[in-house]
Amino acid sequence: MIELEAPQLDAVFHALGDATRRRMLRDLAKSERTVGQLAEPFAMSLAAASKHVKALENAGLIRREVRGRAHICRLAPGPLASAHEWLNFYARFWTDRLDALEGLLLTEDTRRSDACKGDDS
Amino acid sequence: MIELEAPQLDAVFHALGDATRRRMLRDLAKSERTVGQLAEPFAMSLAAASKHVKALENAGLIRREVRGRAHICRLAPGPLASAHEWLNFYARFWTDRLDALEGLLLTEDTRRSDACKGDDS
DNA sequence: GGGAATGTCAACCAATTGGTTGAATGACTG
DNA sequence: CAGTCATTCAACCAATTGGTTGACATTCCC
Repeated sequence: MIELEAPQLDAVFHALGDATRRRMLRDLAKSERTVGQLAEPFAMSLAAASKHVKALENAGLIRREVRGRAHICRLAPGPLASAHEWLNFYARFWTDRLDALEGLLLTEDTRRSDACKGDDS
Repeated sequence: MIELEAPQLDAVFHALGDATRRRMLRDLAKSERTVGQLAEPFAMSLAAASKHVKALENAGLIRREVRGRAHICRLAPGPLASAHEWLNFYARFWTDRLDALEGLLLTEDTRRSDACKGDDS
C-alpha cells in the first residue's frame, strides 16, 4: 500500500507527537482552514502556528493551496493511512498473541503446561 | 476503549517518531529482549540505548521485568492500540470523504459544473 | 571475596524544537 | 498609490533531545 520510508515516518510521528498539531488536524477534519483559522484557538503568535502548519505539511499530513493571500489547508490522506498501517502491524501482533493465548487456554486447560515452548525466533 | 489523554499520546507518538525506537519495537515484536540485546544493532553507547528504552517504557509502549541483573523488555498492548485508534479517526475521515466523492461523481456526472474556477497554479 | 556482566545515573555537549519579535512579501481594497 | 490583511522569514532565546563519558549499583560466577 502507501509505503513510507523511515524519514517520512519520522516526520509523521513527530508531527503527531504534539497536541497543538493534533488539534489542528482535528480542526482540518471538520473542514478546510486557513493558517490564520488554524492558529486562532491557540495562545501563540501566528508565526509559531505557521511553523506547526509547516511541520504538518512537511510530514505530508496536510496540503496547502495558496489562494490569493490566504493559504488554505486540507488533510492529506496518504501518510495518516501509512502511519495507521504501520501501527496495524503491532495491533496484529497483539491480536495474534491474544488469539494464541486464548488457544492455549482452550487446548491446555486439561494438560500440564510443561510443553510450552518459544513460538518464534 | 483504551483511551489515552493528550500527554500520553504525546509520549507515544514522540516515542514512535524515532527510527531507533521503532526498530526496537520491531525487535520486541519478534520476542522479548534485554536492554543490551535491544542496544546491540545500534552504533551507540549502551547508555544512549537505555534512554531510548526508557522513552518507550515511559510512553507505555513496553514494559520491563527486572530479572537478576538483566532487564527484560516486552511489548505492551494498550498505547499502540490507542494510537491506532486515534489514527483510525482520520482513516475514517478519508473513507467517508472518498465515499462522498464517489457518490458525487455518480450523481453529478450528467450535469454541467459551471463553478469551474482557476484554482491550480 | 574479587571480578566481569548488565544497566542506570549524572554531568556534559551539540543539535533541534518551540516559542518570541520585527521586518519583508504579496494580494486585496479604498 | 497607500494601507491593511495573511503569511512567511530571519534572528534570537530557552528548553528539550540524543548522544557521549565516567562513576556507580547489582547480580552472577569462580
